[in-house]
Amino acid sequence: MAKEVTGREENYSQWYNDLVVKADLAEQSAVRGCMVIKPYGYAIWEKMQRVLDDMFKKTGVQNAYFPLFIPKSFFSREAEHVAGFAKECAVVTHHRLMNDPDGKGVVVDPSARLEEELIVRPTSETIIWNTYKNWVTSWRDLPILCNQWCNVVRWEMRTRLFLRTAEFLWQEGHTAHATAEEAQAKALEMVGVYADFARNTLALPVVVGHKSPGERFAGALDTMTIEAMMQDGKALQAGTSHFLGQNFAKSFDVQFANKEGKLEYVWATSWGVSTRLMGALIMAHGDDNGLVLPPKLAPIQVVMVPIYRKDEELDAILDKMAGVKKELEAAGVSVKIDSRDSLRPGFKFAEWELKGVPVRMAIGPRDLEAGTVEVARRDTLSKESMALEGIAPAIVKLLDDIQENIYNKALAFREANVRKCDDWETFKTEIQKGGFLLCHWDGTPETEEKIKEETKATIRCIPMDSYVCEEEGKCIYSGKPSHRRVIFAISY
RNA sequence: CGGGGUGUGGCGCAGUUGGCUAGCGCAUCUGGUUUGGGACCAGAAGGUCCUCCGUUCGAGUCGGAGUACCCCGACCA
Repeated sequence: MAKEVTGREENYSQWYNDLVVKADLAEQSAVRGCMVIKPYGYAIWEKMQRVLDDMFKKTGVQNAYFPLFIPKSFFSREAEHVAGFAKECAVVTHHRLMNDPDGKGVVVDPSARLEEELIVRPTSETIIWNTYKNWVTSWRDLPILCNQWCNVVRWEMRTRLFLRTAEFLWQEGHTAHATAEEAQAKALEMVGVYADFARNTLALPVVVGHKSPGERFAGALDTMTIEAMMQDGKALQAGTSHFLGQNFAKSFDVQFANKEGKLEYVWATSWGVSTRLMGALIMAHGDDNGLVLPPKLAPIQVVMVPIYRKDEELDAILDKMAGVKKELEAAGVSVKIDSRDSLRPGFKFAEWELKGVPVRMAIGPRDLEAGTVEVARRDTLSKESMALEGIAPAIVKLLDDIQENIYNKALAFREANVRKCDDWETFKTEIQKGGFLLCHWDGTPETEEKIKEETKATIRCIPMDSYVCEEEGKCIYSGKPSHRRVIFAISY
């Protein structure tokens, strides 16, 4: 399979859909646009959850859970919000099936129609704010800092494995604050958590920035984003954090008595990342041999493959491996010994590469004699022979190196594909080549929309921490004055 | 909902201007030899060719209708 994939450009989609994803992580479900995440893929997601959860807790956020079903009426309270999601909602209308009177299978029982339809949550702002109303009366009740891990459903017309599925897994944080400043600070803090997570755990260099008004979350006053660049030069929004102002508090009447005893509406944030991060990983780091997992995320960091002819050799090798495994595990490394006896080593090598395991150790008779081990790293595909003596610290260091190298490689790729552009004709051709274009923009939604219509490019963000470019210039499209450059790209 | 494409053993595909017993690769099973980069040899099993209707001496192949899935657009994280 892997060897049939050659050039990256033309086979990218093929590679992504068939090779890595279908081979190991997930598959398209019979339910339209949904996906089955296989155990190995899910293990990666679980690792993401664990790391993020720890980071959230350090900011004072606690996990909670809210219902899957949202009464339709909740949904219509916030006008912008409903406009943003109305077109992609799954709706529950009935609560019972019956045998088909004409004898074939079952049908929906028409007498079991719900008085009020239920919406399968596309996001939980409405039901959460309806709940927060009952939790908040005094300034002493604030802030509320909740997160939930759950699934949501957005009935997309077109789906794409991991990036846009009808049902996906995510976390959504929802906070309530006494002041605008506090809420804004929280939204900023959380996008910072995402950036930290993306960079240090996923080895994904991301740009933090504000969304343009046109790209904001439905109902938000400000949306901040982490934007990643995939290996084909397209942008991928990897996480967002929203400052919601008092929109939801007003819609759901969430007020508190401040220290002076006056009633005020609370200020809100929400923020989320999803299984889309899995897609980001695959497309940012993968190569023709499959997935490349950063060590901090890999469910298995080291896989050991025995090489042998006779069973006695195998016993001796497995024995040696068990010792090394113990040593590595004591150093905090997760290890798997692949002792399957029906498969040849070459096959196992290829299989673990496909799964993206960062380090492979092979021990054969030659190594047993010499006291060595063959160590191969997934990121560079290079191999070297290392002494078994003191192997654990060497592997720990190697894992760190790999983590860093994967990040640096992705960063170098991004750096090589970010460029300034000041001419509309050039823009039109350059943008199709992929990458981020730093351009002046007059700040109007009209211009943004025109550019999107003509080139499919969108404003990915107004950068906050990298590629910040505060300077006077002229809008690339309209020629009107502009005070800073923004990032344009074609995105997933 | 518009435009395009594809339905053939488990998976991926070939099948010519209609022709006789529907092939190939991978996977599977059996036996043997192998094992430091996806093993090899020998043998075996496995198919209402998406469905229905039609044309024909004869349909996987031609025509019609239906149906499912995929890709491209509009929508979106």
